[in-house]
This record gives sequence, structure tokens and C-alpha cells, in this order.
Amino acid sequence: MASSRSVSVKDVAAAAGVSLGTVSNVLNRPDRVSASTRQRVQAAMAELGFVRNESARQLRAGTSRTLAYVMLDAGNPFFTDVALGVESAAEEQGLTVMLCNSANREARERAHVELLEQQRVQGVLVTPVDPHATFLDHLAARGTPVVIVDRTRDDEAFCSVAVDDVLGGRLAVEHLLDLGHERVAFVGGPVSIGQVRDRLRGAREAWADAGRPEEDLVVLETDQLVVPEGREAGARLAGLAARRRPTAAFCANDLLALGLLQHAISTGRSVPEDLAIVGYDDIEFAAAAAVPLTSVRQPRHLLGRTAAELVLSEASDADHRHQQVLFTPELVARPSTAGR
Amino acid sequence: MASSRSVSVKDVAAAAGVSLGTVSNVLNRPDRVSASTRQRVQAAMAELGFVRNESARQLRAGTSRTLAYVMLDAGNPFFTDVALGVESAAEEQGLTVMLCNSANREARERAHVELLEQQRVQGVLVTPVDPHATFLDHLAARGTPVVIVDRTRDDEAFCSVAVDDVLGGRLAVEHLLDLGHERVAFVGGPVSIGQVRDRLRGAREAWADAGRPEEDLVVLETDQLVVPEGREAGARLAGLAARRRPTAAFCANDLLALGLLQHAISTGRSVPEDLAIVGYDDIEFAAAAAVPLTSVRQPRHLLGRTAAELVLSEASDADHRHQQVLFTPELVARPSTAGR
DNA sequence: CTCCTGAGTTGAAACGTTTTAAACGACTCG
DNA sequence: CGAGTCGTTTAAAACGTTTCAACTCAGGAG
Repeated sequence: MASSRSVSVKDVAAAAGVSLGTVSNVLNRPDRVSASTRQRVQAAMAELGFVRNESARQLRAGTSRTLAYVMLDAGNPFFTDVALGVESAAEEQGLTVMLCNSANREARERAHVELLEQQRVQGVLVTPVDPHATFLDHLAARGTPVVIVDRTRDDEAFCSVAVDDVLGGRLAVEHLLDLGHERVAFVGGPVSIGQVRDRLRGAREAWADAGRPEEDLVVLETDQLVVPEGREAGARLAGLAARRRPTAAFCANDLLALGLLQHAISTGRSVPEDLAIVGYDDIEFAAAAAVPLTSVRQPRHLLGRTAAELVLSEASDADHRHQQVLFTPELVARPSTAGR
Repeated sequence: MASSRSVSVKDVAAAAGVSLGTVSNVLNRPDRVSASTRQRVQAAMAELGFVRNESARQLRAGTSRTLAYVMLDAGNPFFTDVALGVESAAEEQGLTVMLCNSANREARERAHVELLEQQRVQGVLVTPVDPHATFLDHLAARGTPVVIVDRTRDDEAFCSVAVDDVLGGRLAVEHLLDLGHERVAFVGGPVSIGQVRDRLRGAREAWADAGRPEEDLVVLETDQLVVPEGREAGARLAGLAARRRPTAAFCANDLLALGLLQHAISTGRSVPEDLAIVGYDDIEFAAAAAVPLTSVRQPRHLLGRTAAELVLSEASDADHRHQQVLFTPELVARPSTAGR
């Protein structure tokens, strides 16, 4: 059943009794070839089971029809949603998206980026482990358009799309202030992650603007942004003396919030009466939690779409200026912080 | 900063004062070239910023260094975990994995498969919308190794890896029987999905084997395997007369189970006392639910690994026999069904 | 009848690699 | 000193496309 080595344009030409150039025309500019020969050629292609060799096409044409997104963590729903956005924009342009997963490991990220460059993809979207990694600069310097997704760099060496995390933090805390909370916990870390830093900053700004004493915004630092760390933070919170214990928590992402929620419920505390919780990202599972979670929504899909559009514009526009796009997050209130 | 069009092997050769063949040798058989020239060539490559053109390499060599996994739904943690397994096996072989997302749409799946074939990938792993789609047969017939992941076909036209869903359904229901439940609901659908059918079949077999009357296994069919449908099933369940109402539910996947759990808690029912719940897949969020969910675990990672290994063996072994690998699921008991 | 036009088609030259057989020294062995 | 030998390097031929200039051939226009 396995066919003898693959059928080339030459074989098709022979079978259809035309020249090789004509077959190529049928493939690429069907209007330039008369209806009768076109049909003959197409029949031959179908009969022989011709499949165009993309390597050869790309080698000659110099242009690839794919773009790539190197994800930080394919297991995190946030990034897969971003990928969906990238795909929808790419689909409109007839491009295919190649998804790669660095799984938080810089070596893998680099390996992927290297292969992508060898493949001469139209552009690389990446949520990097470290936005300052020099191989990204090299890649861009050699001419591959690069867009940084959901991260930013202080210099403006790349296009980037991100969400205003300072504002996001502010929204979360303002919401809690509106509800009358006087002591609030911030749960998140490590602060080496830019996102975490910004969300905390926003929280502090809102807190200060409301004239609250700094020590009433309690920071509980975590090692990662994962569910078990949220549970653990819950335990620490419960260990505080009642009069020092916050009545609400703002978590740096939904996974932490889910862990915290789980701890609260399993220890008989009720949410939001005993502890109000705000998450971040608004992943699908936030709304589906036992107590649906109030969360700061990021326009994930749009993030991906925009990144794809930027990278394509960089690929086509000769005189392209790098832009830093910053989206606005939005608070979605749900029962986990219902008014009391 | 953007470099003039990319540096070729020829440029490197000129810069290093050697022939083009020697540069290629440095790249592919470094031992065949003397240390001194090798260093000279490598220096030239570094200085010029040479990046091998993968299209040209592949065109000439005929062999690609990537394999692809076409996922059914990149937003479902189950599939991203499978992808992780694929990647780990591929990484060991020095191959790169290209992830594609069909998002449950057959047209997208077909488009991806077509491009992958044009790219002459080493093999295609796919969790198809419809395992019987003819374009998969054509792909295989033309010589690309194909492995079906998490689905099966009655004929043995492909290698496949899947999990024994009949057994999984059996395990879930046996667990509930052990706990003394006398009336159980099966929540899932549509039954057009093979998985759902098999899980239900296993459930029925276990039920019959225990000598229980058929009507005490209540089937609640859903339209999709998503969270909101689980909530809705919860409402239907609650609507039943108390003496006909099941004391436990087995859900065809964890998303349904999470929805059901959420409904139960929000209506003041306690889990597992009023309603015990078993899910399926054991996604990370199952353990992180408000009441950690008992679930049937599938070896997702291993599923991916094995699929990758099969496709590679098919690509290398001349006389390859298709195999259908079937893994064994495992019940993970958690509080949502704690003994009473 | 010639010349032009334009649609359709062709042939050859690229694209950047890898591979193979042949060439080249420099050395050793009779 | 000529003949083999071995380790390196080279030149040229692929790989399967796309592109582009050139060609053919009807059909009009002059």
C-alpha cells in the first residue's frame, strides 16, 4: 500500500502531456492556463496522488506559509486560549500556526526558536521564560519578525502585546475596598515574575489611594502560580490571629485562587462570608469553581490575535516601527466576592 | 539591523576559504574534517550568522526532523497532557513536535493534515473528529505513518493508542457499588462519541454483574462534555422524586463532574453525603475542586509517549504491523466519594 | 499578405542544501 | 623511485519546486 517514492510535478507533467511549468501554473496561477489543460492536469494529479513538496516550494519561493507560537506552558488554559486567538488571525491569512511548548524551560524554548529560524517561518510569537534572553535579539537581528506575548521589555527592541497588570491589580483591590474590606491579603509569587510584581504594585497603589495603612495589605508570597501553593497560602492565612486575619484575598492568578478556595471550603469557612476571593486570568475553571470566582479577565483571545497581526505586519511592511500594545483588563464579579 | 538576505553555505565557504562541500561536512560529519579547517569554518559561520536552511536540507536529504500531533481540543487539559507525553518521547529522538489544533472542526483537521503531508513530516499523530474520515486513509496510503490517539477504529488500518473505556466505566461503578449506593446516575453524551458509549457500557456491565435492576442505573444524556452541561444535569437530578433520586453520579468526564459538583454545592447539597460524584480523566482541576473529585485516571502522558514511539517505529521499520495499544485506567478515590 | 497582439505554453535557471565520486597531496612500502 | 594508501578536500549532480523570458499560434488590424 505504501506508495513508491512520492510523485513529483514532473510525473504529473508527463502523465498530462504538458510541460512542468504548466503544472506549476495550475498550482499557483490557475487563471493563466486554459480550462481544458487545467482539467487534464488536475485529473493527472488526482490519479497519481500528487502532494506538493512544501520544502521545495519554500526553498524556491523563499516564503513560508506558517507562523509559530512558542508557549510558556501548554498546560495552562490561559496560554491555550491565547493560542486560539493566534490561530484565528492566522487562519484568515491562510497561514498555519505551529504551536511549540517550552514548558517553562529556557533550553527548550531556545531549541524551538532555533529550529523555527531554520524553517524560515514568517514570524515567531513567544511568551519567553526570560524576555531578555539574548537569543531572541539575535533572531530578530537576523531578520525574523518576533513578537513578545504577555510579557514586556523595558527597551523597545520588539513588538509586544500585554495586558496592563498594574491596572488589573488596582481593579481587584478597588473592588474589595468597595465591598468594605479593611484587611486584604495579596497571594502570589515569586516576585521575579514581572506580572506578579505589577499586579502587586497596582494593588498597593489602590490601597494607598484609599488612604489605608500599608500594613493592612498583607503579602503572602508563593513559589509558583499553581493550585497547591494556593492551598498552602490558605493554611498560612488561617493561622493568623483572628483580629489580624484578612477578610479577603487577591490572588495573582486563578490557580492560586482555586487552591485558596479549596482550602477555605474544606476547613469549613464559607466564601465569601468568611473570606472573599479574587483571582486573575478568568480561566474557564474560575467560573466553574464550587463558588464561582471573581476574577480579573484578560482579553486572551485578542492578545493572540493582535500578536499575530503585529508579526505579520512586521513581516510585510518594509519600514516597520515596533509597537507595544497594552490591553485593559476587566473585573468580572461573581459569588466569591458577593456583596455582604 | 535586519541582515541582508540570509547567509548561505556558499558564503561561509568563501569566508573560510574552503569549498562548499567542506562546510556541509562540518555541519553533518564533523569528524571527517581536520580540526584546523573545522575551526575556521565554525568561526566563519559564527561571524556571518549562518543559519541552516531547513527546507533545502530536507529537500535534499528527503527526511524531516519533525512529527506532528493534531489535537482535538487544545483547550482541554487532557489533550495538552497527551501532547506533553508526545513531546517527551520526541525530544529523546531529537525530533521537534508540531502541535496543531483542530478545535473539533473536521475542516481544520483536514487542512492541518494536508499541510503536514506537504511538509513531509515523519509522522502524524491525530485525535480525529471522526476516526473514519477517508483523508486519514489516503494520507496513510501515500506513505505517511499515522497513529490514532485516544480513539479506535474497528478495522486495523492504523496503529492506535487508547485507554480501555469499558473497564474505566466498570471501575467507576464498582467503586460506587462498594460504597453501598443502590441507585446511580450516568451523566454523559452524546452517545455518538465512542468514548461515552464505552464508558456507559462498562458501567452497565458492572451494574448487571452486581445483580442490580437495570432501571436503578439512571442515564442522563448531555449534548457535550462541558461544565455547563454538568450543572444542567445537576438540576435534572435534583428534580427527581426523592425516592427515585440517585445517591451517586458517574460522569463521562471531569468537566461534567465539576459542573455537577458546582450545582450540588450551590444548592446546599453536600458531597459526598447527599450525592457522591465520580469523574473521568483525572485532570488537574479534578483534584483541585472544592471537594476533590474521585476520578478515573487515564495515563495521558504515556498515551502520548507511546503514540510517538509507534509512529516512529512505523517510519523506520520496513515491515511494520499495525498495533492497537490499549491502556488500563485506574480509579483515584478522593473525598467526593468518601466512604459513608 | 504582413504585422501585431495576447493568450497559452515551454525550457531553463534558480533556490540552498547533501552526497558521491574523484582529485589531491603527503607518506609509507617495496 | 614508482606504486599503493590514507586522510582531506573538492566539484558537480541531485532534490522538487517556482519564475521568467522566450516561444507558438490564432485571430485581427492595417
